[in-house]
Amino acid sequence: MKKEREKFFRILDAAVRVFAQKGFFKARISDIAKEAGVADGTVYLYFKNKDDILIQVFEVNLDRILKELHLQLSVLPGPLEKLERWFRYQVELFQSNKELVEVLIVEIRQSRRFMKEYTPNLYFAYLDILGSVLKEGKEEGVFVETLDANILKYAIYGAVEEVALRWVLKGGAFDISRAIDGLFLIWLEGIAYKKGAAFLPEARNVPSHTHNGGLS
Amino acid sequence: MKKEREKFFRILDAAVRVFAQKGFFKARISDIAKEAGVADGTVYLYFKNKDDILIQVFEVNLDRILKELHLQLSVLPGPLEKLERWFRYQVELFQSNKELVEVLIVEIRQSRRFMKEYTPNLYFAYLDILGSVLKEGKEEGVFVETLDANILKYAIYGAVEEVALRWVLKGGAFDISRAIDGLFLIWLEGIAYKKGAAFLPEARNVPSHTHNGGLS
Amino acid sequence: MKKEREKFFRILDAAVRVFAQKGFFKARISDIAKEAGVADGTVYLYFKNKDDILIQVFEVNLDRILKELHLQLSVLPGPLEKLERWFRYQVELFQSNKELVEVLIVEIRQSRRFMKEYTPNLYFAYLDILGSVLKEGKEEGVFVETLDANILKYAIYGAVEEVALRWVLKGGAFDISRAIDGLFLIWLEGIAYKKGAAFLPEARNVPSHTHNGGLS
Amino acid sequence: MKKEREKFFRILDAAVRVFAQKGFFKARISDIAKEAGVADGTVYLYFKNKDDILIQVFEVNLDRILKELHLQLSVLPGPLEKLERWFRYQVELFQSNKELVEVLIVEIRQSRRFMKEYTPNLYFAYLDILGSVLKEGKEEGVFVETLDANILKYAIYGAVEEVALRWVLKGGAFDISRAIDGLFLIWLEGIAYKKGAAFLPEARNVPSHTHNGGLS
DNA sequence: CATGAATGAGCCTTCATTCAT
DNA sequence: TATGAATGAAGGCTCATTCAT
Repeated sequence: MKKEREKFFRILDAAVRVFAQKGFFKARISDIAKEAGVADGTVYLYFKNKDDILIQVFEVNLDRILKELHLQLSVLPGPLEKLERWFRYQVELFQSNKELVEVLIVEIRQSRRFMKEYTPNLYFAYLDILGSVLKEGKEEGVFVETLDANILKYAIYGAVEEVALRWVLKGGAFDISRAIDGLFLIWLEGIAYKKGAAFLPEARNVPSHTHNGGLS
Repeated sequence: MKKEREKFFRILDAAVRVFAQKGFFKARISDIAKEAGVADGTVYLYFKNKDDILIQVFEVNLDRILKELHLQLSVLPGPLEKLERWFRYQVELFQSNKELVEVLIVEIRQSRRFMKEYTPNLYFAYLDILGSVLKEGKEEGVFVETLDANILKYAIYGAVEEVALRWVLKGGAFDISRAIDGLFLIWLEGIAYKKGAAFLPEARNVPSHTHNGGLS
Repeated sequence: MKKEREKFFRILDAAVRVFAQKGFFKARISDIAKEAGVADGTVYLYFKNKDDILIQVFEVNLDRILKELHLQLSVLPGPLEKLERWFRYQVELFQSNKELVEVLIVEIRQSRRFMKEYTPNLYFAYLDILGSVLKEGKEEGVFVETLDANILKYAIYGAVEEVALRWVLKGGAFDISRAIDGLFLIWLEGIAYKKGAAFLPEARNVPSHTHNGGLS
Repeated sequence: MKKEREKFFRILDAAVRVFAQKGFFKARISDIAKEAGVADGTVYLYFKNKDDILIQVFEVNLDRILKELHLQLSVLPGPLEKLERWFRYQVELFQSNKELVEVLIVEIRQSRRFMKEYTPNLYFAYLDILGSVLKEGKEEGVFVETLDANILKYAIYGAVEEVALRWVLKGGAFDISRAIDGLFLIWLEGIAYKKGAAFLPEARNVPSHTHNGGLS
C-alpha cells in the first residue's frame, strides 16, 4: 500500500524530469524507468501507457497545486489581495518547481491534440480561480466593470506564463520575483477602478512605485 | 524547372495544415505529401528531412511576418501608435492565418528542445520589435521609465498569444478583435506615463473605449 | 551513330570510376550520371538498368582485354613465353587501369550472387587462356605432367590478383612489376619440368606427399 | 539473463548463412531475423546496426580462427612444417565452414569501402601469420633469401583463396584437399632453398629457361 | 535524343508494450 | 510485484526508374 504509492510517485517525478528535458515525444519509457530506478515493465504496473503518464503528471500535480492555491486564497479578505497572492503564488511555483512547470506549460498544448479523449479540466479549473478573483473584484467594484474576466484570465495567465517560461529557459537570468511583482502592478493599474483617486498607495506599499502616486 | 518554388510552398502550406491538426510528432511525412498532393519522395526534393520542414515553416513565415510588421510600424510616428498597431497586427495575423499561428505558437516551444542546432532567431527578432517600441516609448516619455522592456515584451506577447490561442482553439468563439483592443487599453493604462491627468482621451483617439468589446 | 557510342562509353567509364570508389551497391545512378556529365534519365537510354551497367562494364572491358591478350600470346612460340607474357600482361593491366581492375576483381564476386541470370563467361574465358597455356606446356613437356591446369589456373590467377589488388589498395606502395616478376619465377620453379632430376624425394621429406594429390 | 550469448551467436550464424546466400547488401535484416528465428527488433538488442553484424561476423570468427591457427602452428618445430600446416588448415577451414569462408572472402573486400572506420585488422593479422612463417623460413635458411615475405604472403593467400572459393562456388566439384596439397608442393618448390644450386641469380634472365637445366 | 522532376516501393531502425520468469 | 528480453508495428528516408517536356 505505502509501497505502491511510493513507486507511483517515484515514476511520476522521474517522468517530469525526463519530459522537461526531452519533451514528451522524445522521452522514452526506458528513460523514465531508468530515471526512476525501476524496470521498464514496472512502469506499466502503475500507468496504463505513455499517454497516461503525462495525464497523471497533469492531474496529480495540478490537483495539488489547485488545492494549495485555493487554500491560500481562501484566507484572504478581498480580490485585490487574492490577485496579488495569485501572482505571488506563480512565482513560488516557478521557483520551486521549474521542471514541473516547464512540462505543464509546454506539454499541455501539445497534449490537447494527441489526447482527444483527455480534456485538461484541471487546467481550466486553475484558470477559473483567476477568473473568479477577477469577477469578484468587478462585483465589489475594485476592478473596472468593463473587463471580461473570461478573456482577461487568459491574458494575465499568458503574460505570467511567458515571462516565467523565459525565466526557466534562460536558467534564471533575471529576478523573477521582481519581474512578476512589476507585472502585477501594471495589470492592477490597467484594471483597477480609479475612483478619482490614487488607490494604490494605500492598497499596498509596492516596491519602488512612487511614480504611481503621481496619478492623482 | 528549377523555379518549382510553387511546389515548395505547396508542401510547406500542407505541412502547416497537418502540423496544426496533428502536431509535429504525430504528423507523418505521408500525411503532408498527401495533403500537398505529391508523392512521399517528392517532399525530400524540397526539404532535407522532417525537422527541416518545421524549420522552414518557421523561417519562411516568420520572415514574411517580420518584414510586413516592420513595414507597417515604420510609417507610424510614435511608440503609442506603433504599440497599438502591433496589437492590431496580431489580431489580423490570427484571423487570417489560424493554422499557421497555431503551429508557430505551439511548436516553437517543443522545437527548442529537439532542435538543438536551430535557434529560433526570427522568433526573438519578432519580440525585439515589441521591445524596441517599448524602449522608444520610455525614451520619449510616453511610457513609465520603470518598465523593463526586455521582460515586458514577453509579458505582452504572452498575454496576446494566450488569448489568441484560446480563440483559435475555441474556433473563434469570441470577438478576437475587440478582445485584443481591450487588452491593448489595459496594457496602455498600466504602462503609460500619466502626467497628472487622464491621458487617454486626449492622448489619442483610441477606438472610443466605450465598446471595450470582447472584454465587456 | 558515332555520337551514341561515344556517350555509351562515357557513361561506362564513369561507372567504372564510381564503382571503384564506392562499390556497386553504394554507387547511385545519379553519381554515375554526374560523373559522365549527363542527366540521370540519359543513362537509361544506353543501359537497361543498374545491373546492366555492371554487366556491360564486365563484358565490354573483358572482351577488349581478352582480344588483346589473345593477340599478344598468339605471336609467341611456346608456353613458357606465353606464361611469362601472361604475367607481364597482368602487370600492365593493373598499372594502366587500376580502377577498372579493382571493379572487375571486387565486383565480379558479388555479382555472381545477385545476377543469377548472368554468368561471367568472359571471366572464365579469361582464365581459360591461362589454362590453355598450362595445358600446352604440359603437352610439350615443359611443365610437369602432374599439374592440374583447371585448378592451377585459379591458383596462379588468385596469387597475381591478390598481390595486384593489394598494390591497388595501397596506392602503389611497392614495385608491382618486380613483384609479379618474382612471382612468375616462383611459379615457374614450382611447375617447370626439370629434366635429369627427380627433385622432390631428396629435396625434402615432405610429410607423406607422394600422392601429390589434386593436381595430378 | 545477461548471458544470452546464445542468441547473439544464433543471429550471428544466421547472418553468415544469409550473407553467403544473398550477399551483404541484398540481405535484409528481416531475412536474418527469420533465419535466426527471432523478431526483427531482437537483432538490434545484440547488434548496433546492419554494418555491425558484418563487422561482428568478421571479428568473432576471425578471432576464433586466428587463435586456433596460432595454437596449431605453435607446437610445430620449423617453418616448413608450419607452412604445410597453414595450407592444411585452410583446407579444413573451407571444408568445415563453406558459408563462413565465402562471406569472409567475398565481403571483406566490399567492406573495405563502405566501412571507412573499420579496418580489418584481424584479416591482416591472419596474413601476418603466414608472413611470419615465411620470414622465419628465410632466417633459418630453408627458404630462399630473395623472397619478399610481405608480398609473397598475399600471393600464397590469394592462390589458396581463389582455389578454395571456386571449390565452394562449384559445390565441392573437386577434391580440395588434394588440390591444396599440390599447391603447397608447387609453392614449396618455388621458394625452398635448394642446396647445391643457386637458381635465382641466373634465373633472372627469363624466358631463356636454360637455368632450369642447371638444377640437377 | 536529352532532361531531371516526380514517383513509390522497399528497408532499416526505433520503441511502446507484453509476458514468461 | 518486479523484471527486462522479446516483440513487431510503424514510419522516415533512399534511390532506381519513369515520363512529360
